[in-house]
Amino acid sequence: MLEKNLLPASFEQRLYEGWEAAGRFGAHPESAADPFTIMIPPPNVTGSLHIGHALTFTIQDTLIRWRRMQGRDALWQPGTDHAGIATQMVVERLLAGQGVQRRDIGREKFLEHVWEWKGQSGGNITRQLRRLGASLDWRRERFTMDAGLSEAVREVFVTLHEQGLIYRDRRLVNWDPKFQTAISDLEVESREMKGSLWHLRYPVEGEAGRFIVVATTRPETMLGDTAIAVHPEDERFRDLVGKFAILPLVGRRIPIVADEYSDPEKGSGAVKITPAHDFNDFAVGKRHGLAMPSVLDAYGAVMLEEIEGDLAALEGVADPAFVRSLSGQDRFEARKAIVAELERLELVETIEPHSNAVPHGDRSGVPIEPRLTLQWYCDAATLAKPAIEAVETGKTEFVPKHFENIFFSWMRDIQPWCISRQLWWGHQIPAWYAPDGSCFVARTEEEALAQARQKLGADVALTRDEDVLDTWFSSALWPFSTLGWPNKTPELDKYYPGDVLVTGWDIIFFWVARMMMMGHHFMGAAPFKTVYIHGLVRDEKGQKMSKSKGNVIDPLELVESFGADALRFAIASLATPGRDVKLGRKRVEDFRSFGTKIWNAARFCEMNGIGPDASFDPSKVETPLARWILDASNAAILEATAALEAYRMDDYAGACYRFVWNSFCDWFLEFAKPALNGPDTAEKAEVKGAAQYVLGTILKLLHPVMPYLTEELWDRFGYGPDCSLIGESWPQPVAVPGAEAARAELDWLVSLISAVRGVRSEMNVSPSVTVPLLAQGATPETLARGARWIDAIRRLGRATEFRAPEAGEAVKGAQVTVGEATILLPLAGVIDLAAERARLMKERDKAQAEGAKVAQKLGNADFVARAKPEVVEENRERLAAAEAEVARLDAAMARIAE
RNA sequence: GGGCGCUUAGCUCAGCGGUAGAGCGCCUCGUUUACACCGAGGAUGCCGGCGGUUCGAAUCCGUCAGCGCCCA
Repeated sequence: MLEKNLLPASFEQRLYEGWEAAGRFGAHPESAADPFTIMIPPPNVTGSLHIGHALTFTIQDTLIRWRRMQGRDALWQPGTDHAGIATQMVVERLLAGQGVQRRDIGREKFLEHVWEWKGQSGGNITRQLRRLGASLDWRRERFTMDAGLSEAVREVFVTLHEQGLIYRDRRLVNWDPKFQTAISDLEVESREMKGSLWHLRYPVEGEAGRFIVVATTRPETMLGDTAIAVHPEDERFRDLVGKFAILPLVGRRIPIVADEYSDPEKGSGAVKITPAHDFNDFAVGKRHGLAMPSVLDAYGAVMLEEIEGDLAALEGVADPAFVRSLSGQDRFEARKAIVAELERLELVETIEPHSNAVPHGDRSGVPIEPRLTLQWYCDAATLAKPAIEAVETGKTEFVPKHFENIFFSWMRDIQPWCISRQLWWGHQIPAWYAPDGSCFVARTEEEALAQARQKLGADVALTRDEDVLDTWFSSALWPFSTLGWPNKTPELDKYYPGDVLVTGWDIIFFWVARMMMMGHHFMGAAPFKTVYIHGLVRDEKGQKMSKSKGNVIDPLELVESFGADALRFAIASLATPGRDVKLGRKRVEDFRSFGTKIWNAARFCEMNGIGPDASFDPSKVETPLARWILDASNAAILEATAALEAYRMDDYAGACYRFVWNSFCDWFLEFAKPALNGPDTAEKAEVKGAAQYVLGTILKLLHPVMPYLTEELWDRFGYGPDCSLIGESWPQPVAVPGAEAARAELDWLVSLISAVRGVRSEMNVSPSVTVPLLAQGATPETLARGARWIDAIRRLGRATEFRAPEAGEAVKGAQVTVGEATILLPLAGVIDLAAERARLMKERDKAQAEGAKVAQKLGNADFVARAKPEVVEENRERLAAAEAEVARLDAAMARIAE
């Protein structure tokens, strides 16, 4: 017997272990079945499951379980990425707790600690994924730092280098002073900051008393100024172009150049140019061949090495001693000191409040410092071309389609990708340097040595590049590196390219785009056919969830409270395409009742001896009830399947919900009760057969989204061996004889009972009062139907009998029209006839208004001439129906007239 | 500044040319043995404003307003 209450915690773990132990999640490269592949977006190895993961993995698991049931050889590739900065941070913090600094113990020792940490804590998220029910092929779990994946990284790096698509370059890079590493432009987010716009007076050379005023938000970088730029069209400065200004504090002479970068509308119209510390200034510097001295070091502190030679003393303008005093000061301290000194020298014109977008490291949260350094770059523009083309030609499709715009906008204007990171944890760059500085990129040190020998003519000691690669570099290879590439493997053959990539729009650039670039370049094809982009999870007020706001909800807590199925079903129901999902505890709690409903319906079946019956043949059923529910079940199968094919999780969940609750429970089981309570007839056997068949269909249909509950019921009922539903085949519609007639009959019955219930409720008739239903003007067919369903009508309609009124039988009471008939409920003593007349009048008015509206439409010659014939016909029918309804209501009112 | 999305019942959202929908909430009634995480019934909408296209617009086009996001 099923327990009275649904207790997900009592079976979830057992079922998951059962599935996993039986190898139910495994892909079968050797099978002939069509593959269906989803590559997991590898979660960060330091991470733990948050609600956003719950969303994306619920969708992925639903798709993978559904396709697996459809007979596809499903591969859902699991794994995690090594998260360079995040992981290094975590371990550094741990070591700091023991008083150990990374640099004290050295690289090798530090990496040992990282691996140790990974062994202990790195599996967190994969354990949590299991609680969610995610059916990943765990035997194939990969990690981006695995030997195989690392080999793939080296192979890609060396190949792209050989092809000239990876190169070293000295240019401005986003430097994170906290983590002491370069980061890519994607890892920078701009934050609106309140600051000041300082208007500084730079003396014009040779024109005593004349100044050119420049406006800047970063006065501390002035030490590195090498020019002043004004707009070529700006009359105010025309005579100054080509002249020189004296850089205050430093004393360097700097040219005044004309460049369109300077915006006459902004600030003073003149802008100081610091090529080594600003991306725009860098471009100006290139255009005008300016020197590019750096004046801030890796920590964002002032350094003077590169401008030492420029320092000059100029009375009232520049003082080398002051500048030297800045050496080693933090950039923000230096800013204060410099502004104070300039104010003392009366070289500050004005200071206006100003807010501007300041780039911050997305992980460190500190302002990014553009720095001129030597880094490794990947020629993303070249790699992007085939990826762009694949989307343009529809070889790769975004769902919803409008996300293509985001993809295109970035890909068509893509910048060189800085791939080197000054970290220890990650894939060390396979480049070696000879003492003379020559660089050798090779798969192994031996190869590098051989190259060096060839080039330099002698054996030299090589030192390896200390830097590692951006984590996303290895993630970009994920769709093929996990399958064994660069080796040729059966997996690579069968599962590449994959079918669908599921992810949020926030990582289209980080990951989707880069996978496409690498996939095209190394595999000759996009790594997936469809990119399904879902929204992000927000709290109930629509705010982004964040720890600092304290509005995060823990998916595991929700699983504990309501069960994984409730969380999953809630997510699926709310996952409208491309839209962010507002999710709170309450929403999940609400959806829990659906699982309870199924559980109780199953209990009811169990109590009535409804259970698996392999001999039941749905194509042989004869009773209208069985035909009707099987037909409705067919419709539900088609709807659910179509929704999944269209990635409409909400429609899939909705179709299942409506079928289970509104068809199976509300009507079918209720209609079945008389037969189930009666003697063992052929009819009863057929109803039971249909019930068990449809219950089985429901369990199959819902299994992808509610795997635990459905499997538990499947097993407990004995539809199959334990843990077998996951491997069952996806339901198909069956041919149901006489479906149309059954639908007409049951639809009539439902509307009769609904109408009777409605009028009784409106007239406040207690359910304890039962009355005959007298069908005025009913056809013989209607009367026959009433006779066939008399038990259900009695039970659900609180009726004693259903028949035509006798000739001359005068009945006063409530009345309601159903189809061609008017149903009379003799309630003269129970209800207020005046109120009933008023109610009928209201109904009549409604029918009348409807009829008038349709009549007006039909009276429009243009409508009749131009609208589609079927629409015109439909309106003619509606008019006739409305007129007949008015007539019946008139008759009804006449019947109870005073 | 450029681009995208959203605005439909109290709330959350479907619908995207032919009779305005769902879930939750709300109100009324209910101990009919599957289910109160329930059942029956009910109320609630100038489908953001204004123009246009069309026989017909929540749906298509334009425009304005508000909200949100992305890129500079």
